[in-house]
Amino acid sequence: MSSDIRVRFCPSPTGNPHVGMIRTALFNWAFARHVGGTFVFRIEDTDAARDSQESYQALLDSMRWLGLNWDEGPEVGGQYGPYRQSERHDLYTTVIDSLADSGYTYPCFCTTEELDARREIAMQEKRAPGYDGHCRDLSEAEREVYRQQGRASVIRFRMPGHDFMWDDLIRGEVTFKAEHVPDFVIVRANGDPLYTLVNPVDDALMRITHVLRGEDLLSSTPRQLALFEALVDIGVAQYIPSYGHLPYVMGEGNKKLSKRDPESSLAMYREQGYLPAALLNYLALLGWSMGNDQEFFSLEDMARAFTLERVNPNPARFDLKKCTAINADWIRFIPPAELTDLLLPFLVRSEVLGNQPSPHELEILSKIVPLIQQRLEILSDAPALISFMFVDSVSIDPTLWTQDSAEVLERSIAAIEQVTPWTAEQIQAALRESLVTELGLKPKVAFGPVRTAITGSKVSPPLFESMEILGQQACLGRLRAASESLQG
RNA sequence: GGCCCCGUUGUGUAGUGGCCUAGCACGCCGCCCUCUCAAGGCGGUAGCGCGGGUUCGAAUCCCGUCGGGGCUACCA
Repeated sequence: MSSDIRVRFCPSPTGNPHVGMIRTALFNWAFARHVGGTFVFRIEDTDAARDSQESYQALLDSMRWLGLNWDEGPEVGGQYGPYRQSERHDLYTTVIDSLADSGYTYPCFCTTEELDARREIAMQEKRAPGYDGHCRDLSEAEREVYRQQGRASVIRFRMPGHDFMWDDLIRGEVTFKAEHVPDFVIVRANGDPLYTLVNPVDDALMRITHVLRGEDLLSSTPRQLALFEALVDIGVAQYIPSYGHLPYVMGEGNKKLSKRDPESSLAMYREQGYLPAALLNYLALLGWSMGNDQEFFSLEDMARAFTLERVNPNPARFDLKKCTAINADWIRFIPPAELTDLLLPFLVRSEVLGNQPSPHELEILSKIVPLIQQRLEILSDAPALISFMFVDSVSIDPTLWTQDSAEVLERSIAAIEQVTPWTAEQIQAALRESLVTELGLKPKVAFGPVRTAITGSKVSPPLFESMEILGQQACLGRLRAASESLQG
């Protein structure tokens, strides 16, 4: 399936990528893939004061990690490039000039202070607080006077005076009255174009057909529609795209998830060991559903099923618990061998394994992973769970010992010395015989001290399987060491 | 203040006039299973913001109201 539909994801590289932004990228991606359209990735770096190269790199890196591949954009190219706005200045200059030539813009000499003062008065008098059109109809002579005064000027767009209505892809008809959308600035006093200009201009130039973005941009849509009318008139745009506004992703309380919120940081999820598939799966559920009660699905499944009709307009709260639950589902779902590979960096980072694990260590790892697969919620849970497999001896908190421990340990040593072959079944049988049958302890009580001696913890992967992997001598060593420490 | 958006259990959702004594998932609680912890199985908890209409019939349509949020920049 292929179509002429073109969508774009156009973040500005400020700070760290956050999940709300990724949700927007995901929906655009899924929409494009579903209809066989083109997914354009554009960088809106028009604000030199806030944009950074690190953030730009993080953006690309994140998109790749998540598997949200783009058809046109940075490092990929495409016929409408360049795809970083900082490299498109000449294009904007041309458009700005021709907009001015056609009377769509005018210079505004008002200072920030003047603007603020007039806005305040307007608010007090309960009038609309937006720009009052002070410089809108200045004569050339009047402008010259301002220039003589050494006043700098911004360029404002002259709104056409009619109401704006569009059929929002997600919310249906939305209308703004003309008087509520004042003339707006499109070029700074220093000559830099603003988002209000470059976003529609690039959408026009890149032939974008569908704009899917956050609800925070909803109120800027009438301005962009107005600009688009002008762009069509001067031949820069060929058509006006459809707009759809995605619901907010909310954080704690009733505010939208902000960059300051730790839960919003994509990097955090990666570091903690959330799988891209799981994170995307969860994010997809924030405002969209398959409609058939299926909540566990892959990116490909989503692309196949994604339609705008199923996007919910109301804000969704980010629920870390559910996100984590889905991650746990994904960890259980992937093949153990794949999980082993994913776990490796986490084990190295926590120094459970060295930078170059030995073949023996890797073999142990591949055996223990199936035992912990259903016990992990996030990948970073693994080191604490299996570090006991990779040490010579475990250190034990003395408070973990119980009244029965000394006797249990002594009997365990005797029982285990006899075990052949060294398999989980035989180990269990021997210990059960000695501790449960002969000593009359409840299994839970009987095996506790053994678990503590072997793993150094009261919670561990299945004990007998772990002992099998660890080996008979190692187990005996640990049991004896624990037993001795209890004598002393 | 003005404008705009949104409103189903704690959270995310299904629901587009009768199939809804409102389904699913996460969470929470209990039970079962069990060598710990998980996983799994079973059961439970809790919701259509409110008020009017329209209709034989409303979570679903209309009006009002209340509540929440966003925007109101020479940020995006």
